[in-house]
Amino acid sequence: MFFMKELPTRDVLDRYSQRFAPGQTDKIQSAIHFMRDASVLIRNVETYFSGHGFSILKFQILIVIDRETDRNWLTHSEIVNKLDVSKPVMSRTLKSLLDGGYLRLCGDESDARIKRFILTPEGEAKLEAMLPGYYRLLTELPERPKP
Amino acid sequence: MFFMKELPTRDVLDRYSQRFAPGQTDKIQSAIHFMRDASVLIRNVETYFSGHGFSILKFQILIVIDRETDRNWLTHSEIVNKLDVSKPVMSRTLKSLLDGGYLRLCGDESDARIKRFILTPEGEAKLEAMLPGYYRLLTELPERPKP
DNA sequence: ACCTTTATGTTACCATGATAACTAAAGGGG
DNA sequence: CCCCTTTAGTTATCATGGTAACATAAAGGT
Repeated sequence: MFFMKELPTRDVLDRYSQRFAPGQTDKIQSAIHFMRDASVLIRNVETYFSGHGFSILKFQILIVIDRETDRNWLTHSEIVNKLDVSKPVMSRTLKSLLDGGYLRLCGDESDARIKRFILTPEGEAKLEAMLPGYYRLLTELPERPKP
Repeated sequence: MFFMKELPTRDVLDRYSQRFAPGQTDKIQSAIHFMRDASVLIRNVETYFSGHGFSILKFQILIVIDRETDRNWLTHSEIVNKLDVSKPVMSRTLKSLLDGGYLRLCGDESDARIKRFILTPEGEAKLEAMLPGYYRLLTELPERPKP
């Protein structure tokens, strides 16, 4: 959780807004609700994947490899760039997915530094198992039009 | 970060949606954008407080105590209930705020288990220092109407 | 060829979140 | 009064995020 459960009441919010963002109480309230809604959604998604013994990041790693159309692998740094997680966290998480049998490695002949990660059949099966529930979670969300 | 930087392209999304949420590609896309936007906002807020040597949670603890109107303290479990963080995390974070001089303790005469946490002048000053930038971050957000 | 720079990952360490199991105090029958 | 349950908070352990500093391989200018 990154945002509070009990939001400030309107009058408390007014008191702070007067001092720091005069006349913008509505905007502040909308931002605060946005963060709270996102917080709740993230927790739901985390709980869902945790029920599969996975984290959000692990799921995302499998899916970004799966959604490649022209090849069946991605390198460490390609995944880092797509997911915007730090390199050390990616190393650790990839290692855990290798150990779990969801990914396998394939070296690059022309560059000894590069590690290509490929979904194993177990990895594909895990994705298949998690995707329906994930999409159900997302479709159950209220619509949220972009401004 | 909890959500990917590089979102799926429309055709990739269509491919998955066909299988798991037929005819709801728009809904899925809107949910995915919501998560990504929230992810970016959280990171901005985290970075902002981190520049003050604080975490989001530490800020929230100070502010929920400050916004009490009828008294100047909250107990451990009251803060837990308002912020929805686990008790051990709250213990650790409160200890760190005590050590930093932002909070002080006041026991309850009638119940030896209860710990009341009160803002010190340093805690109040810290809040005053962080609030304007925090409100600026929130007002800079695009409007996000609730459905 | 050689030396510097850049790119790819890893190691070491720390911050912040969670759960399970615990201690200690209060409350509430009998 | 004593025992049992409930409430308040802590300890121990783990999962998952980050940054800094490093090793190693490739690339590129001279």
